Amino acid sequence: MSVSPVREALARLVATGLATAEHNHGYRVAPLSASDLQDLVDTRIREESWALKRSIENGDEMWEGRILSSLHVLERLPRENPEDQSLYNEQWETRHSDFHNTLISECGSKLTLGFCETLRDQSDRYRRLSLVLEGGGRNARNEHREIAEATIARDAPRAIEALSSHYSMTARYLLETYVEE
Amino acid sequence: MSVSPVREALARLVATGLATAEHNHGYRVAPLSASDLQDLVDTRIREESWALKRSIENGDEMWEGRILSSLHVLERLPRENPEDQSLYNEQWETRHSDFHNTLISECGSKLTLGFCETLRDQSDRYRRLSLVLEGGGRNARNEHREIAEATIARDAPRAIEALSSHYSMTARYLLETYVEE
DNA sequence: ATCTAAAACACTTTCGAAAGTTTGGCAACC
DNA sequence: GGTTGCCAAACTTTCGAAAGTGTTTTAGAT
Repeated sequence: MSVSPVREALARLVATGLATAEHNHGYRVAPLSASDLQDLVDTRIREESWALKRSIENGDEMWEGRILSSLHVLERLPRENPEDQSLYNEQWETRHSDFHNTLISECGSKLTLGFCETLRDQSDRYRRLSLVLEGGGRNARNEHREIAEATIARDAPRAIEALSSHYSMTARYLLETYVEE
Repeated sequence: MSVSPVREALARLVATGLATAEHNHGYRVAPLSASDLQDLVDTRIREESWALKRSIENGDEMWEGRILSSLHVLERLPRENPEDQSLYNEQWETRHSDFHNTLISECGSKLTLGFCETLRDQSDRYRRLSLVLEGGGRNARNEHREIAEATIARDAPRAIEALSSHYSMTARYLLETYVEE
């Protein structure tokens, strides 16, 4: 494989914030920091809370169905890789992303959805780099169910609270393990 | 000039939403639409309102100084290109962008600032494509001054209202002329 | 005449090498 | 001994051409 397609790929990583580029100095992995993670979580909560609220206002029954469907598939997948328990299950990761995207998909703003996708990609890097499969005795499954139920019940405040604490807890756990290293 | 650097540049345009790419179908200018413009303005008002509020809470005297400085330079530049009155004055465009960026620069979220920059770049395309230098008898100069004064007076609601209506009016005017064509 | 299949065309992408840039080390000089 | 300037190595970027892909045209068959 030649430099051109690699370069092309790197340019896309830069676009999503996973890499950085400096002219005549090539590409680098984007640096990680506790403050960046905090910014990431805060911004993500703000964006997705708005988008979830709007989706609850706009979404129809088809949307509710898609949420239940996403949740169902997610709950039946193991979080760990069946072949190696210390690795991630890429299927679960994909479905997890799908679930969170479905929740906010009816917000009516393509731009906001794009921002949320970027934020999700960047957040996932922190989550995956820490190699934490299950943090602090939490039950991610219950959290996802609570978010979905509150959303379908059209209880925006409860749904937003559930979503926010879902992200906050993950972030707190990551920050704790990060500091310990 | 060869294809490689052109391709590189196009990749960056895609990243900021000014162009689109499809595999084996090359690059295209991103399409324009009234609904996209509406999304752009709504999202921009939401993002920048938050960022302005936070900047008003966090900003120090240095920041106030930078706002006044930006405004001063902007007010003394002609909006039209001195060499051809029907063209834009690139200096004014740069300073205009600076001014709006300075207002929100102390919001404390690098990610949000990045989003605002993207939104500004995309909005500018609509504004510039319409070739409208002064719309609907408005006085952009006064609007900028009002935003700056409310901001420095630390009157967040007034500043947000001024900023929002500044963007809304531009959008409304663009949408009107867009439909007429 | 209409539909199918092959070939020509225009375009996008990828390649390997050349050109350009920065970094580190060595030698000469202050 | 410390500093400056130059050279060499490693790297990044750019180039022109080759390879690959999608679309249109044309020839052949039904």
